[in-house]
Amino acid sequence: MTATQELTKNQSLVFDALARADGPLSAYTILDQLRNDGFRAPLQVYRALDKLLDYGMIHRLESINAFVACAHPHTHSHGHGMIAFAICEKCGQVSEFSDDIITGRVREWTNSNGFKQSKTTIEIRGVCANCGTA
Amino acid sequence: MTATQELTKNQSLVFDALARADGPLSAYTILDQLRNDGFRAPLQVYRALDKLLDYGMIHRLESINAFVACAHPHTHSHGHGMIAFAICEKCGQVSEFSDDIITGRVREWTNSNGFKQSKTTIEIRGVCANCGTA
DNA sequence: TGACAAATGTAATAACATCACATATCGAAA
DNA sequence: TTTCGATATGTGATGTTATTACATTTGTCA
Repeated sequence: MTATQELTKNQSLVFDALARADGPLSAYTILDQLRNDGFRAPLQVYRALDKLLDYGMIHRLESINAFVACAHPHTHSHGHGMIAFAICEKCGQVSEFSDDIITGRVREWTNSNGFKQSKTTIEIRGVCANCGTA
Repeated sequence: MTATQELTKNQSLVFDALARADGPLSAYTILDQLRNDGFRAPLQVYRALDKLLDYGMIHRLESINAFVACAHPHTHSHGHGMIAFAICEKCGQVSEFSDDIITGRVREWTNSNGFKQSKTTIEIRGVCANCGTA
């Protein structure tokens, strides 16, 4: 994995499905979308998702059991900045941002408590600006 | 709901199970523990969990589909400070903390983006001090 | 070419959560 | 005190999400 990742057929299909979508998709929704491409079983989706997560090309939203294509593919390929997600419960849109101060505060806590963090989830549930005014 | 919440029988049973436990429990683990108390179906557990979440007496850990009794029952009954959880993937122990700066940064983002947040999840996965040195 | 690693196909099963409907319990208003 | 509504409960079926197990194929490279 260097600049762009060479993807296998299944990985490409799954990634494209997520990239096409205007919001997060569940694994089973992806499966249904890919039936015509030969997908028959959940594992085909989950295996591709695992790799895409490894490569940092997609994110998993823990609070809604769904997956999104990464919004800023270049930006945070470099660093260990944590990514926060704001998830609209009306329209499903997800906004992605990262904040060095939050990242720093979390790291301060983990350092002073001897906790080795591997992955950190920050998910804000609520209603986005569009849906709030409507 | 004032100082302490008056709980129904099922709610008490579920809460006690979580309070007894030394770590997070899944809904189905709770169900199994309460078979002798007359529990027969998942819904009995989920309904109690929903109420206890309402009352702020327990938390749901989204990243592991499990529930814990609130560690600081008095502390954050007051405010809207977000709570972060550090979850050890070796021993399952969960540490709970809140940080005003993180809370503030999140609120800054939501305010400047017109996002009305309802619930925010911060979960740090990793290895705790005890398990890391062992 | 032979051999190993990675990817794939498929069925079955496990784990997590909700729906639909019937019944019971309790408090407040008529 | 009766009646009504809100809340809680019991139970079976079903829906949704994720993994296990095992067989097969494909790609890489010595």
